[in-house]
Amino acid sequence: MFSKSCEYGIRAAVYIASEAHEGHKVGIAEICRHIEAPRHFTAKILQTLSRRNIISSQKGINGGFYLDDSQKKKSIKEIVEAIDGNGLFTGCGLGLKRCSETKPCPIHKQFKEIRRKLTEMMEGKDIGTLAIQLKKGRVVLM
Amino acid sequence: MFSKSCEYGIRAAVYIASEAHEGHKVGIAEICRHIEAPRHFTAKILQTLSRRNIISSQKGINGGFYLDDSQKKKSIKEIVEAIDGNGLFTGCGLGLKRCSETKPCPIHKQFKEIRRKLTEMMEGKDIGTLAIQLKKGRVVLM
DNA sequence: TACATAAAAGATAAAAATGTCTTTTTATCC
DNA sequence: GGATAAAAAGACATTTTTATCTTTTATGTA
Repeated sequence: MFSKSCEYGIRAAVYIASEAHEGHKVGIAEICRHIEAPRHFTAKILQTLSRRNIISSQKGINGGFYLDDSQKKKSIKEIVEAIDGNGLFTGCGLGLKRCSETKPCPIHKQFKEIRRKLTEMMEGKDIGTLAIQLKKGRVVLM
Repeated sequence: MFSKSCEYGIRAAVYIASEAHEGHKVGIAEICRHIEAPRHFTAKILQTLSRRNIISSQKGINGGFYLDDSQKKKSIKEIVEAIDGNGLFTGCGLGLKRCSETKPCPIHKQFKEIRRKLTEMMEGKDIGTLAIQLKKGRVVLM
């Protein structure tokens, strides 16, 4: 369903939100240890999320990644869109260029409904809430 | 959502079912013209579907692809499984190796629900019915 | 200022997905 | 049996995704 990049991106963002804040940042090595993701590849993904203002980063001593309060309110849909674009939420299920309401593909209607639910689910999950569940031990990242 | 292989596979199967039967088979060139798909790549996909008994093929003069009655009853879920396996219907949404009910990933519950609906939708769509809708002009493949 | 640290950026590389071309096999017709 | 047509199979090429390694830039601290 999601690309590896999105999987790592979401897992990393939730881990960072659960462990870091303005005054205490976490480094890429620690992040990748806790989410079982490849270090350099994940670093690139976090660069993207940082550029898109979904997470924050700081270079130098005591630097690392963290999320501020407004970033913790962002949904995982925003992560997916930042990394892979909105194709998952908009394109035709069978890849037709000219699929539309009047000339629909064979799975148009039902696929649209599923996509709506997927979008809803992704929009309803904000990073901060997932991070809290992680700290409580209700969910895991590996 | 689906791979290109699955998109082409589903489109091709529906087209074949709509135009061919035991006594009148359609060739790969005609198929690809009508679904706007790359010829040789699609040919490979159809080989797979044929081996998996989802479509039928015949070599030689007047040969080509077709579906028998039992094959027309197969669902598009079977096409996806034949081509890409069942990862889309079973794996963890965030790619965790050890995601489970007791140790779930942060989107486990909702993702499971979406996957259930997707599975249901795919199981409910049989190739023959979609082919009929195509013949009636209610749906398109390009 | 010099040094240490950590992310950012750039260069490569490996693997997988997608796409194309050629040859082989098989079935049918004459 | 020979010619022909069409899928099957194999080889190769391209693109995208995933992954790794190295160099650069920014930042805090002594």
